[in-house]
Amino acid sequence: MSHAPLSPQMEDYLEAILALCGEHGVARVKDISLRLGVTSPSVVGAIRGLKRRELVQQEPYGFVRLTAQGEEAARSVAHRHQVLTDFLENILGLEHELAARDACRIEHAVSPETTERLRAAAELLQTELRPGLGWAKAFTQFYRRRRKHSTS
Amino acid sequence: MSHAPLSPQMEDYLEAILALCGEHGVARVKDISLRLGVTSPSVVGAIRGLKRRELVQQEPYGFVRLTAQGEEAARSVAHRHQVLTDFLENILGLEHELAARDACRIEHAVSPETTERLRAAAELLQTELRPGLGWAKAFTQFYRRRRKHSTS
DNA sequence: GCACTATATTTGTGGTGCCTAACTTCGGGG
DNA sequence: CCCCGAAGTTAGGCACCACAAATATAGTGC
Repeated sequence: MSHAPLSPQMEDYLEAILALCGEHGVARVKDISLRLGVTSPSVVGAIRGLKRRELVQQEPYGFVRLTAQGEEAARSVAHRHQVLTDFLENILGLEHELAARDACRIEHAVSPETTERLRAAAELLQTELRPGLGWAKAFTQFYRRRRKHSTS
Repeated sequence: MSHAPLSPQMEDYLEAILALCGEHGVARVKDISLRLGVTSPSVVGAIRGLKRRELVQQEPYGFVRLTAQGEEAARSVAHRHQVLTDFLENILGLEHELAARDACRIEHAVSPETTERLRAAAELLQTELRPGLGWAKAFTQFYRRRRKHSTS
């Protein structure tokens, strides 16, 4: 659809803007910088790039908003993040904090196709398979036992 | 252990060098550039960085070899790649080409912990669960049926 | 209306990673 | 022995992404 693929950083900016718009209706440079842990000039530079691609709009010294295109891209990233977090936490049983950290990095690398399959797999494992025992417990048990067998 | 985390690019270089060393005993700049699809100067620059971190060694105009540290790092990347490829292809049923492409990007983002759990999950699904039908078929069937229900 | 403060922006710097073009070195064939 | 092609390297440039410091703007309290 659009032109060049977005860098991981740019995807992070879009994601942050989407979240802030969801909370406050608009996003401010300061809030973006706080949320992402970067400085204001970095945000300004990123916004310049996103404006060039017509993913956000902003009048000078004003609020930042997503364009339709930008919102679509941001939702795509957020969706990948959500699916990954759910899979890592509920299927692989990762501790919440680590699941979040991994999801934040993997979300930029995973294709839409893989994302959908991951989501389907999570759904199948959680709802339809082994209604008695449940995947989570079965896997946790298996994983623990497995670690004992391996060296190291 | 070491200092700064390796960038995805540097991990790619290490991975390529490991593979080439496995094939020919040593790696040449030219072979690395061909394998990664970059130019020779890019490889030289990357090697400079890897030498600084003591991950590779190379005398001027000579072969490139991995140090013990470098081999460890490279094997870590290769292992993540292998686990991901296996999971994407055999558990999620991704087409081989796409599985490889996704694995190449995700390998730089996934933590060792997640990698091990992914491997365990793949093992459990492939060997111990549902000895009759098999995960691959069950999931493929489920995934196809699922796509019919959703829009698009 | 006038500071003052908070926020946004510009400017300049450093690091990475890629490229092309030009140069150096190595190794073999005449 | 010399020359030439292949491979490695250096030099210079561009794009991205972060930062600190300095500047410009907007909104608020007086």
